[in-house]
Amino acid sequence: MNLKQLAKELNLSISTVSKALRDSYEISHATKQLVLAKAKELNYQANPFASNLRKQKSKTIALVVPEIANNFFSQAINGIEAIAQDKGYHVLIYLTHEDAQKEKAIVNILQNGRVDGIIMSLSHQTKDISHLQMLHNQHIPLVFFDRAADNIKVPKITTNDFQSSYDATQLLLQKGCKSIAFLSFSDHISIIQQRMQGFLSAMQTTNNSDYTNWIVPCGIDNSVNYTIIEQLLQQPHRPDGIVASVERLAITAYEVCNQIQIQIPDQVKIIGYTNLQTAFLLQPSLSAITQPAYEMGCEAASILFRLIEQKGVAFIAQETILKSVIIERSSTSTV
Amino acid sequence: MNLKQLAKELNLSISTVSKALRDSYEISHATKQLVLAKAKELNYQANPFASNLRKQKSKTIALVVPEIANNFFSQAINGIEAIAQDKGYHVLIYLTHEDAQKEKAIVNILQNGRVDGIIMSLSHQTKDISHLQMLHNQHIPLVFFDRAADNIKVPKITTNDFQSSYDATQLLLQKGCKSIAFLSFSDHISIIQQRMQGFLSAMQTTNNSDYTNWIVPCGIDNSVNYTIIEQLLQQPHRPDGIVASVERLAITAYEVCNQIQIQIPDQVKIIGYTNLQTAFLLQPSLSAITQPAYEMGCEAASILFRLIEQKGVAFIAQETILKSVIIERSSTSTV
DNA sequence: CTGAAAGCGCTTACAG
DNA sequence: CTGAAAGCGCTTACAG
Repeated sequence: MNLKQLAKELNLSISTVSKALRDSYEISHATKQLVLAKAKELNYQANPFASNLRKQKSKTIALVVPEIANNFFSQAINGIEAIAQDKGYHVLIYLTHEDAQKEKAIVNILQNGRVDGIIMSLSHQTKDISHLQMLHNQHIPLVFFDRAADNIKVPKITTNDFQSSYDATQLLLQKGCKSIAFLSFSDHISIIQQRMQGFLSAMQTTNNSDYTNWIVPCGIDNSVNYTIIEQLLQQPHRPDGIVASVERLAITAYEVCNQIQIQIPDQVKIIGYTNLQTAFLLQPSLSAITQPAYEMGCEAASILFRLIEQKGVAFIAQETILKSVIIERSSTSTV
Repeated sequence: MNLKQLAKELNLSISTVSKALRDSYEISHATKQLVLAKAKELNYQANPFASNLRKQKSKTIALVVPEIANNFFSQAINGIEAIAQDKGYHVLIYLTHEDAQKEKAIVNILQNGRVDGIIMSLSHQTKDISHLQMLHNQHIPLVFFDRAADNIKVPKITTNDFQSSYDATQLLLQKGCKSIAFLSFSDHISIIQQRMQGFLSAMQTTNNSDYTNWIVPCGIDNSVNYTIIEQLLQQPHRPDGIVASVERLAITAYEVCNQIQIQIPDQVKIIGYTNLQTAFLLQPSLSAITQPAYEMGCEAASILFRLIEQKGVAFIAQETILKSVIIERSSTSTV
């Protein structure tokens, strides 16, 4: 069922029918009624590719994220989809699987006009951002959330990473920790850098040689991380506090403690960035720095749609910073 | 940059360039080389809407799922996206948020040829499947995973739900449970029915009046579920075993036990369907029936692509049944 | 208020 | 092996 057939059924021209369906001021009310009724009766729906081609707009956005089997990202996607559905946009999803090459390939494919805009969170290993620069040069609206690229002037939705990490570290210090390890994820992701700076800054407030800070570089390979954390905790002067910069590292730290029989929080206190809904049910319950993932997704989508539709663009901040929430639980309690 | 411009640069006709880019046998090797080189140099990419319109194919599929902030679904989506990326397909994602009306609206929108095929898992409340029947009538390839509709002849990817529930219930019986509650989710989802049947069938093997079985209807509202489970466990003759038919109910059961101080597994043993990666870190560690979500996603996508491309369609089973794995942990251990 | 016509950017059957 | 032309199904500037 296409416009031509529908027009024939109605004994009207294609142009009149098309205009009636789009509620054009050029068409009489009576004709509109007739056309709408017939379209409904025959279940007519415009071919999206023909419309897109003609209008050079697709009402489609792309979402490019490192992974999906991850509470933070799946909650953020939930927010993005909610706004998109509300605004009548379609969402294409692409996973980079934390691979910079895949990310590049995906972004290159998105340069052909398939989408009106893109929401991204970078792969942990993305250094070269020429593919993103090219998007920007082609005036394809782009919004980052969480893992954003520096050196590119597009809106970014992040959280108060320096402050939340600072506060989390202060919490450990207050609870009596003197030797605290920051489990870093990927040190060229800007949000991880900020978390690290927050940690270091809090440690500096102690200004005392009794205190030790550790920066422990971890990655995406869980078994490698396991070994790193195991070695860390088997040292004679092991840390008595841990700040996990991402969820998977908090979980791996729990695993290690379980395995080598180190008691949390007695022997080591742990706090971590996490969006786990079961953090309070862990053994022991996990003190969490929780990002407002859903809200970040909503915000990213709202800003992208404003960019696409050029509405209120003047009022879009370069950076939107939402606040994480710190929830203190047993993993940081005093004995 | 479009074909016309590219052709002009090359002093060739649009048709020759188009055919060269598509590696047509009609074009000489030398010309192909020339065209490819120029296309690369000028970063030419075909307009997807023009191609789609002309070819009446979009290399795009839709994924319609109840929610995404859920381990089972996000793992399944991961599998689907992996296969899609490998085959060069694009994936549109739509969330029904467990709302049958939204599901209907989404599916209606997908009837206009936007996608070559659809992978779905039904909302918990979908009863009327006329919208799905219509897809089928329009010959839009459709594949279900997990929550499938009966009465519609399309491929389904599910797990051995009767058997896994039967086995889980037998495990509780072996561990000494005599009064077992099956926390049901939505009793008109066929996979939940099968899990319930598996439970009942296992209970019947006891064939003894000392044994009690409970079918406890729950829903998607966590706070309602909480109250239901709380009341269940506050009864004088409360159950000593629980089979949770979905992850969220296992978690809510843990919450209730935590709150009203019922000891797991001493006072009540719990086993549940879950894809939680932290099940082994819960207090106590949770005995799990785990579905191979990623593999289900891969399988669903593979079958859909065969349907779309009409390759090996004759060998596609109506139902593909993968096996869940039962992992026994502390929540079902004997005292 | 209605309709004929051009054109979005491709692909492909056909002619040469 | 190359190119002219039709057409996928829309939208819209323009004529009447």
